[in-house]
Amino acid sequence: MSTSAGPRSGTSRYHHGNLRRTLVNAALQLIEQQGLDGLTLRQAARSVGVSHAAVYRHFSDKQALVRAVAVDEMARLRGDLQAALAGIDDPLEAFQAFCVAYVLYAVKHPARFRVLFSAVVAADDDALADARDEMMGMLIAGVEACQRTAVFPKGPPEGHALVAWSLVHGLATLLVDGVLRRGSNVDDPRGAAQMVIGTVLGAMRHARVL
Amino acid sequence: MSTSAGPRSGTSRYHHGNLRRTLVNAALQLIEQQGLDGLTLRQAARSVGVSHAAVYRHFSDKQALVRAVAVDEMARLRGDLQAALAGIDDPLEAFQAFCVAYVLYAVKHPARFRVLFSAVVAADDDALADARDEMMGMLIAGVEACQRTAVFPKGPPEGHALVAWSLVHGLATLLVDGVLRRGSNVDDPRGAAQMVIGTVLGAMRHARVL
DNA sequence: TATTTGATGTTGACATTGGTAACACGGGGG
DNA sequence: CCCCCGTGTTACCAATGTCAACATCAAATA
Repeated sequence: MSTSAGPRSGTSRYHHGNLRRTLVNAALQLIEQQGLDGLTLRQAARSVGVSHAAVYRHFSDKQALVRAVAVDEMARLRGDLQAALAGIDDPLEAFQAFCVAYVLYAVKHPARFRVLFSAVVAADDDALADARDEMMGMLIAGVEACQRTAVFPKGPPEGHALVAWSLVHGLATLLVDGVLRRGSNVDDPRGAAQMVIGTVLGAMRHARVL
Repeated sequence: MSTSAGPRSGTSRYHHGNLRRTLVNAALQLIEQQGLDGLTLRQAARSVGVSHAAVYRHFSDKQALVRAVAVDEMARLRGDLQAALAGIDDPLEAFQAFCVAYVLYAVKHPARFRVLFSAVVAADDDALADARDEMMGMLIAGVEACQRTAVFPKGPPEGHALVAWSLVHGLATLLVDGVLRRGSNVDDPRGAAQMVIGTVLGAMRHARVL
């Protein structure tokens, strides 16, 4: 898993082949093991058998490495979310499954989830901003589908999408950061997610107008 | 503001008097200026005119310092939230004001808000856990008030409280972490908060049953 | 009053980190 | 064939968290 597909993964070659990709993977693994703050450029370099300064041939900064990890990871989250929609016809059910998947992803991969929204990453990275906008787009599409079948009140879909995102992102964050202590929320995140999302979605379906 | 109430704030005394308190304040200020990751034990010590190792007479760790800051700050947030409720009689309006105040606090003091829920702080700090439980208590009380006046569906108030907390915490986090780019959400956080909370609260009021 | 003692602060050291500069390798285009 | 430049290496720097040994002071005690 260390040297995956370099040109000739034989004994020590001076030039690594695809250090960048390898470093991103290694960094992700280290972040999962030790948390984002525990990540060290030097350790990442060491773990792929390379000098620490080599990192700077591919990333201008430690931040740049983390951002690359985040971009990668965002794609994986998107995959999870899209997979959650597969085979569900009813728009409302699909929307709910989407939301639950978001929370479950966060709970299953806390460190990865943190990377996605870390302050280190908040800066103006276009690729990341695009990836986020794309997620917002998925949400909006889901809302529009629900509006088309008239279970959702009319109005700008962006608003409802923001509501949904806030809700699931908040629950995910609270769970991941260990804020919730009492009750079985932490023991059964899927149940908590279904309850929270179901409450709001149910309320909105029965609402007369915005 | 530096030496606030020490015994005789005259010229350099060997013993500071109340270094702990002073350090916590200084750390908070540094965090606000440079972010949580930018905080440095040595800089904090320097900024209060004390040797770097002196910190360890009052805090076992850098984490311990940050946790102390978080405990302090949590009290301030609670103050803000309680102030938001002052003079509002209608339970639903009060609840909404409470929620909006939560989001506005986060937007006004992003660094402080981050400290409260930072991973560094997530560990098992009893004081912090108690403070958080107390906030959950405020939410539950608000929900119960709304249920008493029959605008909220019946059921365990903890569930509705979790919904509300997730919603506002999520919106606050998305805003603070700069995830929202498009639209005027970021320009007008109060409006966004009112819209998001109003949507959910309105929907729940019109909902027939849970 | 003189002395001891424990809390608090200081200096100095160490390993580790992010980052830079100067040098080394080595494959692909003249 | 040789040079070039992308990539990797070693050497170095300032800064940081943390620890150990020492210094200072205030208050209890004899």
